[in-house]
Amino acid sequence: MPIKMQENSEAEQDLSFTGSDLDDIDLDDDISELIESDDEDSEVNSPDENKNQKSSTGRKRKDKQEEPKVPKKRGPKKKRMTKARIAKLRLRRVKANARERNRMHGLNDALDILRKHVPCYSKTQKLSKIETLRLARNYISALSDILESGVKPDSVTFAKALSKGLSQNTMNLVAGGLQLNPRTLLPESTYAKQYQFYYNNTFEVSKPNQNVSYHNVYSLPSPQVAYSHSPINNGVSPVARIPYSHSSPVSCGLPSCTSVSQANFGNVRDTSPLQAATASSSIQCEAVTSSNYMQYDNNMERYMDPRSQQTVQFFPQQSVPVPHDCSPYILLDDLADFSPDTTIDTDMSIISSGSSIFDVHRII
DNA sequence: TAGGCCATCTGGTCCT
DNA sequence: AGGACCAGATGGCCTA
Repeated sequence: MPIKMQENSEAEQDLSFTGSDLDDIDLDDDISELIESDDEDSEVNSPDENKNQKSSTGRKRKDKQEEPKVPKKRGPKKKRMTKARIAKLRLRRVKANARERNRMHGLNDALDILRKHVPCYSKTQKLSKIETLRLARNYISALSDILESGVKPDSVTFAKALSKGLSQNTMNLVAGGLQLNPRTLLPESTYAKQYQFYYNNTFEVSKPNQNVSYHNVYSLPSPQVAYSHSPINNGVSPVARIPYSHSSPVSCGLPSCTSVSQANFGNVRDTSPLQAATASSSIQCEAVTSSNYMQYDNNMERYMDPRSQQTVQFFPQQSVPVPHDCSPYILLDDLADFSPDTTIDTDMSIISSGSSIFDVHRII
């Protein structure tokens, strides 16, 4: 950690001080002036006393004379401030400053370590001290809750727990660390209805071909298919917005889907594979973080479960069980053009490949 | 430009 | 006496 030193002359003295030679110590100007007129052993006012005298006037002395007699002060008698003593005190002060610096550096080092142990650690954007402590407090509290309840919260709930009392900037960092949109951490009333609906109850897929009729591909049991521009790609590409539930994130309104049969993958589907999985209890009840995603292999009809590190094969004629972790899944036949690192971020029900919205043209 | 954050200095207090 | 700790003051840097 780079140590920024104060650029005044005193700091330079502190740095250059070796502790062995008193003669090298530059005394403060006002003290020096006082000492100049005195001999080595002559009495000199202490800085504090000097301060008082500077602000004192003859009137004050007169007041002092009028004051009733004050009993003698207890404690050790004040020592005379000789040049040697001032130098000694100055040396002590310089050493104390150095210790204080080291102490603060140690404290900062400990804070740096703490920063690495709380979520949303970033080398580029360092959390402030106070925000680090607050986030650590929230993190401990959130983990304690998980231990007590034995239930992993969904990512938004988790992020909200982490963000209690944090500044907006830190909340954004927390959201980014969990790959959430910062808007999800705002009070519901503060973000647009469309976003609220989007984040809680819809998933979106890009629609590269304007002629695609998504009605034929994704139709809901009680279909209400809306098309809009995605908030995440700034409306550049058209997006099919498929609301599947109006319920809260925790309880999905659609019937729980534990399997998706081949019948669902026909040209006309009641539910898309992804949607079916999304509509299951899975995504809404699952604690999902950025690391909790499914990696799809575009060469085979299978996916890799990142938790169990097991590859799951699809069999087209069979029902496809929902994975144990209830992550969403999709027929890989539909994803042939995906890059291997394609992920499904279940936090937001957003399907993404790299930085772009999920491409579904093989579905058509 | 105001406000937040930070490093540093400083004097006071407590403890060994 | 000296070290650890603390809080106030101060000035620099950065950002909205």
